[in-house]
Amino acid sequence: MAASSTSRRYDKGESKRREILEQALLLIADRGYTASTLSEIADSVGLTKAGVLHYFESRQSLMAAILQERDAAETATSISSAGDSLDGLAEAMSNNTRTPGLVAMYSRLVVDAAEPHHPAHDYIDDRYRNIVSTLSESILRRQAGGRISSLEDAETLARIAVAVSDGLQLQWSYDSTLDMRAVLDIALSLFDPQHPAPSADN
Amino acid sequence: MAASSTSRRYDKGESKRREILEQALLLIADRGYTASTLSEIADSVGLTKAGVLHYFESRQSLMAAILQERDAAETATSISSAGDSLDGLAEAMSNNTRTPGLVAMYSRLVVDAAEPHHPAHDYIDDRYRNIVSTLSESILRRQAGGRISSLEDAETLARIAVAVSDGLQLQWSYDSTLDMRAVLDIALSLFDPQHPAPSADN
DNA sequence: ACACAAAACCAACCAAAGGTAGGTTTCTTA
DNA sequence: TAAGAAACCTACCTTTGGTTGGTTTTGTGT
Repeated sequence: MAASSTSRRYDKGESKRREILEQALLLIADRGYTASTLSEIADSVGLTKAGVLHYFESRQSLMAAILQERDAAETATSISSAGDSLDGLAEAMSNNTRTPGLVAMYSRLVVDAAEPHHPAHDYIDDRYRNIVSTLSESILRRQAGGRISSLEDAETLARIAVAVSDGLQLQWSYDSTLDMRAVLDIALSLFDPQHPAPSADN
Repeated sequence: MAASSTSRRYDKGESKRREILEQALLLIADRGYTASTLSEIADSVGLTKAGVLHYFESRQSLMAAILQERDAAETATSISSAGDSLDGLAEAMSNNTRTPGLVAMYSRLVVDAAEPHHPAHDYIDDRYRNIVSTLSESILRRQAGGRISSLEDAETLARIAVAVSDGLQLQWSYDSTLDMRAVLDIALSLFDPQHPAPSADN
């Protein structure tokens, strides 16, 4: 019986694909998004451009795949699955601080993929929908428990939370001094007074 | 006596420069940021690439100049100068809804110019600083008047307001259904209960 | 063991786009 | 009206993403 993941792919290819994802992220984190050219990424894994494009339809697809991979890893490794999603958002913010390259890539991808024909458009669109709906549930739950005021629409609050999160990352890319986590915590506490106050470390 | 604006530029050039700025914005609004190539922009004003590059050092500089122009026009045409800057932020949001192309360009520029060597880096950096400081003053004033709680740092609140503003624009670019102005109003009312509730039209 | 299919991978090439070099035309003003 | 500067163009260069067609490698059924 074959290992057979997606059925049509050799083991070697599978691991190479992962290697590309991994190295590309390192490169981007190191040299930045625009500076990380296809050839460079290819070199870093001992392939040519064409070789990389055998695994990913386009550079943009590769970028999207990196994000997907990370999203998957994140949901799997507890974080947003373990605790409450609202807390998960703050937690993710802390992690982002440690991976500037990924944050830059994320921002970049969100902006690029806004154009409907972009290969990652649907993915980002879904991503937003998922995050907002997950966060909404979380907020709704707290509203039911009286922890959050029911005056405002849960989805609206969810969108605000996401917006603060994204917006802070933009500001942070101009001023790495900014403590995104702390500011986000304060923002969240605006509609959830019981939200854990910004802790020193973490 | 010569008209003499920046001294070394003919009248024809001056008006051509303005024409480029104007047409480029229209093109971007129409075809999107990436699709608006230098040659296309040049064509739209009856010039060649090189002709356009005579006025702007690079494509990115041109984009930055468009934003600058708009910023200048906005501050001049009252809006943020007339009323309170916090109200101005919400007001600007309403305007943005009517110029999707510009919003896309702004997001794009913010992300691109995050890299320190980008020609527009300093401009965007200053822009952020100005907005945050202006907003801070406004908030501080309201805190002094007891309208806003003094529990939180004014600058932090200002950063949150900006983040919500930027973040909503990103979400809006994936769902033009989203009423950015309304959501922003709600967000602002979270720390300023007296903030004008979202009005129907506007 | 062998053949065959599919995946893995590459060299060469292409096109788009930004940008440069150097020169020609047009405008202003002394 | 001459000279200098701005306005503007043609031709060219470079980088980069992406395609094409083919070769090598890997796995599998007989």
